[in-house]
Amino acid sequence: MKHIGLDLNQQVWVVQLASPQEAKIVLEQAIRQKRFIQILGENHVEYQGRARSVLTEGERLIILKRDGTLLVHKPSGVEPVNWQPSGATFKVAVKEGKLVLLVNRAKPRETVRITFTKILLIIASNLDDPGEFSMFLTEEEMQRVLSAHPELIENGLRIIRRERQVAPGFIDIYARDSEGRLVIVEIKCRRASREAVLQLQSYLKSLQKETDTHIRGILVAPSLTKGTLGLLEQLGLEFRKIEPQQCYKYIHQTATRRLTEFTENE
Amino acid sequence: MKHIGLDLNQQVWVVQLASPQEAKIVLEQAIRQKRFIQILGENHVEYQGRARSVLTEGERLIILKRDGTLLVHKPSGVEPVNWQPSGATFKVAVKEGKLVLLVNRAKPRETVRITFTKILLIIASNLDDPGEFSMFLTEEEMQRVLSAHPELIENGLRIIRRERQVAPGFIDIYARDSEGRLVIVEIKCRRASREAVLQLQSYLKSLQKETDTHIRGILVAPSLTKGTLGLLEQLGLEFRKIEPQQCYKYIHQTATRRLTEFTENE
DNA sequence: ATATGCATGTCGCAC
DNA sequence: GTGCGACGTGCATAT
Repeated sequence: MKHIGLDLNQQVWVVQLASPQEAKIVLEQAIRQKRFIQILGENHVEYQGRARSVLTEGERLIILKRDGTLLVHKPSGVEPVNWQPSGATFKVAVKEGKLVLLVNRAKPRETVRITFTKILLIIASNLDDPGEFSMFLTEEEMQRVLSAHPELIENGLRIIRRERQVAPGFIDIYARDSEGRLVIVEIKCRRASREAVLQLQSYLKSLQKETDTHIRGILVAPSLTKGTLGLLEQLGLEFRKIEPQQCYKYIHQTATRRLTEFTENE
Repeated sequence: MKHIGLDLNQQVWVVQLASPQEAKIVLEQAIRQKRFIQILGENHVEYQGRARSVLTEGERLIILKRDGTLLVHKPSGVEPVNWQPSGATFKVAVKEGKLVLLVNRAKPRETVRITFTKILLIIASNLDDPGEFSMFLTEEEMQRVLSAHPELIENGLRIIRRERQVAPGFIDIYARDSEGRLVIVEIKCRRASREAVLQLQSYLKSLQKETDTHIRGILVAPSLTKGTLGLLEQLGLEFRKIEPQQCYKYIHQTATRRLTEFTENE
């Protein structure tokens, strides 16, 4: 084992080419200390829980987070090949001369077992992340803007309420048009598909049954997939093209300074 | 810079406490060689593309994969706080004395910028992963089993075809019952919600319009969410409770030996 | 706790 | 390339 690279405050451990026994000791200590652990090595992975899977030998990066998150990352692909969401427990063992990592979760009952045939590198650090994350231009954001500025959808539209619950789910916007007719609006911040139409349709029907009057249904989206406009018309629904960009200028400008700088630079 | 821990074949580079300039050289080389790169450090992240986001200073793990995948992982949570799917391009720069990582994607046009205020550790390895991944007990698996053994759904059921396309999407199973009536089956391998019912309903209607005869609709699932059975009955559809476990014994037993061992051990 | 719908979803597959 | 649906989806939110 080459136990190398301890930094000034022992904040980062770097252990190279450990034997299974040595790795076990290091990992158990790191898990106890709730460190952020990375293991580079050759392994095979079995999973059983909501489904079952087998991954045969290969070199991957294993990540154990202090909240009980497991990630198994292949050399390519944005999604982990195996994982466990936060709250899992980690156990380390040496079986038949091999390092075995057992990850268990209670609800639903799930297990991931990782058996190492080679341990290239172990890193255990104390990551401190007080950073704050903010997102803009999501569907929620678009809803808020369009609720505040219904004229973007149609002149004379008056909001009755946002997010009204009906039997099959939620209506994004519930309003009355300039002629006093009820209007429900389904908002998508990206290209909308037939699925969105079915959603709007089922909301509309449910509400129609309740109120027993004609109701207009409007799908708001930047664009539609191929057959979707046809389906809309067939069902007597309407389409209003709105780009997320059109909403952007109405978003409350808190904490967006850096984002603006970023945009100017790129 | 402590350039340490090169293994025998220089398969793994470990660089600790690099200056921004040193880090730039190492990373550019590693990117050119399409290595699997991990960077531990303090940084802030801006994203602009389908949405926009800002993440203020904190310590995180950055992963650059050789297929152009970016991951930014906080010390907790299974999901990356920022990311880019495969196909992005990586650029490294030093701006105002800080290491800056620029990740660009063409379609949709997106950019992630990571600015490092501290670089704790850089690791660049040549992961070789020839492993094969197999999953069991998915919805597809369940479909295959139930197509091969329709008697699990109902006695006398004869499959006409699997995955028949109709206007709103795909029908999982299209069959005729013992009395010669048409039957369409929608299969869910988990608890089914109203959405599944709406799906089945829209398929059924579309097919009914086409054939102009009565058609039975059956929803197969291990269980239903609360109001779902009521909705089913209201629409004249049927429910058949089938557990994924019931299908398991019919799954073709290739490459499942290790999985079986695993199950026996846990 | 359960149900419901969004997501920078990602991914695979059919057309 | 686009459309469409599954996913061990994860996740927040509302009941």
